[in-house]
Amino acid sequence: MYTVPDLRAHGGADAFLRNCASRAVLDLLTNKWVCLVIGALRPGTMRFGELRRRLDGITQKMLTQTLRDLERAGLVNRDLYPSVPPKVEYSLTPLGENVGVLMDAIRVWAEDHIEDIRTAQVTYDAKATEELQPI
Amino acid sequence: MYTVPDLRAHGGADAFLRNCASRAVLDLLTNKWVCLVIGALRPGTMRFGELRRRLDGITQKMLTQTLRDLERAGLVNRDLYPSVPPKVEYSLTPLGENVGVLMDAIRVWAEDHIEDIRTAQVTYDAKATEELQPI
DNA sequence: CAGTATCCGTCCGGATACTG
DNA sequence: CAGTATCCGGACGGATACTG
Repeated sequence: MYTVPDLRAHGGADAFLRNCASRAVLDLLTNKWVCLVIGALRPGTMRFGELRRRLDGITQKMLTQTLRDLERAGLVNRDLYPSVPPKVEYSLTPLGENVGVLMDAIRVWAEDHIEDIRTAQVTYDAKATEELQPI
Repeated sequence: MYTVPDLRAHGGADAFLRNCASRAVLDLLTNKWVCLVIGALRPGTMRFGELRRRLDGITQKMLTQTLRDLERAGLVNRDLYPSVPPKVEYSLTPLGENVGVLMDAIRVWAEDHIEDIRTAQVTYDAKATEELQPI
């Protein structure tokens, strides 16, 4: 029989519960663009245009939205230099650097296990197909 | 000036590129339910119904879909016991246990930093409001 | 018990146009 | 340069009904 592990080990928060605030934090973090933006900012400060070019495939809207969410959550700093043309620099806060270690680990894991995943998927799809046509 | 770090350090994969296969893997992993399902399975094998009850708020459809995706990617085992009523047990594969360490870290981080995030968000929202009404 | 099938509203995310 | 505003299709995800 399954028993729930000790949830109070770190403050009583439990992301498995739908109304726990940690579920919302998890929602924020488990996002492709969030992972990549934070990963891009780990080496250092970047401007908006630099981020847009680095995050291949992201639209202006999604980059703006992601950066706002991260700024609001206190993971990213936004520094505006009111020059003409305007210059905006983004960087990680200490909290952002903290979670950045985890975001990087996820991204690197994905990069390192492409073949494992692809092989498994091909095998799975082949089995599904052969079940439909047993010769 | 920003320079791209050495991408070839682990096989040439780069999730920042839109067509890199690792981007698809990242897409699979950066998902709330994926994180929670893998986290729930780390302590050991669980049945479908047990998972549904543990992952508060998940629907049958999303649980099935998530489990299929993970099974197809080779992260989860599905063991069917053709009894009546049927019994299906889910567990992590070695690959699943491997990424499970990272998924758990993300979830625990979320649980541990609720207050930091909430404080930052309240502060951000307060500033946005005062800018609209400078008295 | 562990699904599959279907319907349907929401909102994610892309494309485009415009601005300080 | 770094946004904002708007439109829109399609996927995501929930609710419900049915099944081996």
